Amino acid sequence: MTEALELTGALNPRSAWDAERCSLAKALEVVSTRSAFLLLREAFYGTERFDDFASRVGVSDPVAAARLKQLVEDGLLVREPYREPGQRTRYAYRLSDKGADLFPALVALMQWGDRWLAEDGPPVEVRHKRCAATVHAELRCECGHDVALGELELARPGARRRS
Amino acid sequence: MTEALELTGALNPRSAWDAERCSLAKALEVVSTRSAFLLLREAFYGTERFDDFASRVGVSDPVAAARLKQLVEDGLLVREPYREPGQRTRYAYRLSDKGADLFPALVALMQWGDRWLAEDGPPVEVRHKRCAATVHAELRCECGHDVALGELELARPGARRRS
DNA sequence: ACACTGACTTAGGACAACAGAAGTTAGCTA
DNA sequence: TAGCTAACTTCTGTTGTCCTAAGTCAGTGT
Repeated sequence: MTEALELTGALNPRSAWDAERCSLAKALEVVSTRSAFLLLREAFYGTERFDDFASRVGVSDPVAAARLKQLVEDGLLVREPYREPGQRTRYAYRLSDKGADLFPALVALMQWGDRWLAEDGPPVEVRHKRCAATVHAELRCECGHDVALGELELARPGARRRS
Repeated sequence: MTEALELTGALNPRSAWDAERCSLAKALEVVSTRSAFLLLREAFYGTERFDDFASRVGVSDPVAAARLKQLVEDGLLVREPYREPGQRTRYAYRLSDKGADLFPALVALMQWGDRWLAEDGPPVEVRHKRCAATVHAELRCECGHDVALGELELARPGARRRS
């Protein structure tokens, strides 16, 4: 029972504008499927080869092939040939910068699952290498404040607030 | 072309464990559909009534009904009766604490869309009420460090690092 | 009593996302 | 040259996500 965001300026009331250009909607066009999310998770875990993706995510070959292909098309993964001695050329799927930049979103979702859905506590934990402290996805403003949900407002970019 | 997380302890190598209990997978069971995400976005924008959800998200009535019902079942939204004078009793859908706690994940996804998918720049901006500075989803460790992607490791909870 | 409206539900059908099983192909190794 | 294997592709079928169009139903308001 939390209150909603405060809509400011031209965004208030909600009925006065539409969300056609919504970036969330655009992001979901790229990664709205379960398999896409999970394949990305695997990529963050360091998986690179086709068979490993399919078996570790627990998805069938055709789905793995289709999703990986699309993630490459969308620029989240890069398909790179590599060669181990005595082996033939294979292909590795690696995160591009665009794909890697999705990590905060993955962590946020994963930790929401930890908090609300995992009975036995989190199965794995993301930590900071240097200090070994656990890492969380948090909302923070550019001045450095931690921001709670009640302290947020939605604005049209560039629009200044009438104080 | 970023490197992956470093897997530590029992989590290394990746082939030594499975991700059956993965919290990300559990979270996706609840909100993997486009419509679920977008309805939650609307709830954060303050939308409460059925028709408004359907029209603002741009989804048909049956889909709105099915998704809203499921989000209530899963405990992300609460369906509350309310009554305006001279009107009959209606129902409002409001975020529960569990639902509201998904906000960082939504913001992270939205901002990824802003950065990589929106040609004309972000259509809306989340700001801190007090200082009007823009708000971002960031990874931070409990000691307060900002954490870049290369500085992360994955551990089994409770497991101490051999330094 | 009747129309009206907001909040749904039902029916019918398209299409996307999956599974499982069985090919196919390229290039190494024997 | 034949076999082996990783990386796919093809086939078939199910379930899930969406659409449009048309109903239902409960309270107001006239």
